[in-house]
Amino acid sequence: MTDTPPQTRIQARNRAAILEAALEVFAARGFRGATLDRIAQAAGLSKPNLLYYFRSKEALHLAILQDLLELWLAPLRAMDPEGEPRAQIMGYVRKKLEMSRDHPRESRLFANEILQGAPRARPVLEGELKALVDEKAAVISGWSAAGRIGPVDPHHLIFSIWALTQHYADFEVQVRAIMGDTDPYPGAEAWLERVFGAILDIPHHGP
Amino acid sequence: MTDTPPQTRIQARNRAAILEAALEVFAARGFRGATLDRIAQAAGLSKPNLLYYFRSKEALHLAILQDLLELWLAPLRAMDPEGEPRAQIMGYVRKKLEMSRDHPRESRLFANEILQGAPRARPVLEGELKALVDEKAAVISGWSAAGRIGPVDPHHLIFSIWALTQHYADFEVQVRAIMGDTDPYPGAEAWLERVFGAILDIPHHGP
Amino acid sequence: MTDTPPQTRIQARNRAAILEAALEVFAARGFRGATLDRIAQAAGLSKPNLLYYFRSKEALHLAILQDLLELWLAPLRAMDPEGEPRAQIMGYVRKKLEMSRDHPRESRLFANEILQGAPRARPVLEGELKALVDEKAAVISGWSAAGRIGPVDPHHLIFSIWALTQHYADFEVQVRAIMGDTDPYPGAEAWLERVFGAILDIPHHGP
Amino acid sequence: MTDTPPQTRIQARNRAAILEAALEVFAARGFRGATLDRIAQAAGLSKPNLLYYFRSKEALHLAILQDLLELWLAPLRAMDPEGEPRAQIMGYVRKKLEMSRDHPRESRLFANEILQGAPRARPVLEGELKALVDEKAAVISGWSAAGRIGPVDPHHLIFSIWALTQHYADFEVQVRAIMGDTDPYPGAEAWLERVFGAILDIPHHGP
DNA sequence: GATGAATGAGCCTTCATTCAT
DNA sequence: TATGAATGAAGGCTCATTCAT
Repeated sequence: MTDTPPQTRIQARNRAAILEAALEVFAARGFRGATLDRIAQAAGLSKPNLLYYFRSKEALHLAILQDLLELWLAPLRAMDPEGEPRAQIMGYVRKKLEMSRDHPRESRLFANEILQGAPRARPVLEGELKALVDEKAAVISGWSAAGRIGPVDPHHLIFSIWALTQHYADFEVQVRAIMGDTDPYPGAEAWLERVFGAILDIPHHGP
Repeated sequence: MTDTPPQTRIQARNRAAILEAALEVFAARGFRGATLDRIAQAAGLSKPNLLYYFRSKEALHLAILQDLLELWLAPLRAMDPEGEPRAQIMGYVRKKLEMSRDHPRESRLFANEILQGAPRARPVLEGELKALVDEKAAVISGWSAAGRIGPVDPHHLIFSIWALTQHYADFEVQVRAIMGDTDPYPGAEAWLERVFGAILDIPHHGP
Repeated sequence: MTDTPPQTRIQARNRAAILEAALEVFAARGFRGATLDRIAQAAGLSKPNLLYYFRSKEALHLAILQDLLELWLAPLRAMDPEGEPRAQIMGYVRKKLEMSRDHPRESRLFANEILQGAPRARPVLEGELKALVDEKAAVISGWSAAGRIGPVDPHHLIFSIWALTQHYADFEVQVRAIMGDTDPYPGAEAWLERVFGAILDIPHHGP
Repeated sequence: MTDTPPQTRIQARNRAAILEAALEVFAARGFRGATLDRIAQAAGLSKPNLLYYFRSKEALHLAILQDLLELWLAPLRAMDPEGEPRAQIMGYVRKKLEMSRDHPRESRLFANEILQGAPRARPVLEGELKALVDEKAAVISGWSAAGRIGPVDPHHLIFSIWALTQHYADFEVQVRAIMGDTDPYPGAEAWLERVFGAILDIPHHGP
């Protein structure tokens, strides 16, 4: 995804260390709150050496964002128009929840970007993302029209999936503050199963 | 909410102007991304004068956060244990969605705070907020146990309400990128009605 | 000439101190070789305080350059089409030589700018300066055609005045290296009198 | 001129490429404005490889300067005390003007050095150059005293030759700004012929 | 109340130079 | 010879905060 592919061992190792460190720091503090000093230190490099690998703070952030967007869109891309509707949607929900659990920093970095008006990601949002969402929304509409799932607004359905799953990563501090030491994810998984089960249910009429 | 009550007309007006300006800037750029210069300019004051009203950037942010938390918790507080369960919950959902529409900056400021680990709000989260949520969760549990609403996990239900409603404010840029010029709120309201309707439904058994 | 006129006493004093210090440093070391640190120190201010008066190194350089260009063009502007040709031209030569003696730093700052391709002054050169030179060249041509001075190429005549007078400021180190402790200016004045006397002389034919 | 004579073909080629690139960059941007990066790139070498040929930026600049000074002094050295005075001087003028036309970068590099106080060239100026100038000035004085040319101040005469010829290289941007697309050199040559003709003329007394 | 002036600390970035290979 | 990797030092600039009035 990044344009300059690592070539030597050292390059590969350092680039990876930087990306990892930068993800950590950008996610926790936002673009402005992050300092190259802190990222360099976390990566075990000097600041100028970090800039030897990435031209600027901006470029580093962009590199992460691009990798991230690929990761982010993949599960929605994987939704199969030929598959069983309920399974496809529930699979997407489950995958997104897993990503919140396993990649919370990516989720928060993305949330930070959007929250601040998507100064860097906007083109992708209005381009690739919109196209992909429209495409999948059409698929869902088809399923709904065919009576294979209940009547849904496909766009809002997708927003709901995003909101409900990412919430556990983005608002983790709040979730933990309320749930104490309990791991929220098992409960969340069951709950979302229940929620989307209810949403997708085909309404039946009284006897 | 803030400790130093305004005294003169001018003071009141200036404090209000500062809070308004700061809300705008903090919400749009995060704590670190906001500068006192920009806030002062937006408020029509000089920087030192701004600091006459609020001792520090930190103090200003805190003042906003405190006002905000009151506003934020009010609708949940208003949920009446004696009321009709479905109406109470749906009312809360509706109120929260209104707040996203009418106070998106507050929502984003709050999201920023949580996203960055709630460095300033954590005490409130673990204190007042947790207590309030636990209290209301107990109420909801009671309703559920009494069969007046379907079986729900009350904590996750509350998280879901937050996630689904705040999403329209916090991820507004993304929502707009996908929905184009369409105002998302009318659709969102209908959709959430549908979603929480399905969730709260009391499952009925076949004939 | 500079856009933000000083208002208070302190501002006036500090702006003047900065311009003076910057002239010194820019002239001696060029734009890139000059550091804000050094200028600030020479002006008796802290670096951020210097930047309180001038937004950037660039802006400071520009302010000096603009003042300077006014100073630079004035003597040529003063050449009077109605005056006695020889007196007008010799007066210009004398004035320019005085300026080299009394404002060598300005001369060197200007030379630096031109030498590096006039990245900042080019518009003025191609605009005001060219217009002024063309205007005065026409006047000189008129004098020459009228037989009031010898035949001259007016543009090259003007270049020669610039070259011969500014040389004593711009190449001062070289002049001093060769002339030792002797002040070059008295000799220069006499010499230029002699040179331009010869140039402007109306050629006469043998008896 | 440089102390380490090239040995292999590759070495010779690389040294030449570096000197050529460095001349270009130093002349255009001054010592401080030039970067080894840019020079290395222009020479088609890596930066460390460049530093293999020249120990430091300083050393590289010095090497160029030394080569340059040789080139610079040669025409004056060539002025023949036994030759015909007028032809010798006019020849020198013509040669210097040719050098401005054919080696403007060398001229500008030298001008930069002098302008900044000759931090590196001063010894040469005060040593070789002064000696050479004094020697030739004596010759000219002799010619003048012998009535073979008009009365001249030999030092200022030499300064004038330098100033008038180098001006077309050093202030090229300004000359071009004023003369537009016209090539200034043909005119300059005729003009300088005229100027020095007038200067060297032996004054004659009225009938 | 209000503001012009000032600054210490910090940030991103550049650059000549060195090291290891 | 040549280069990828690394860095100390410095430079321009920003910003929250303080001081004096």
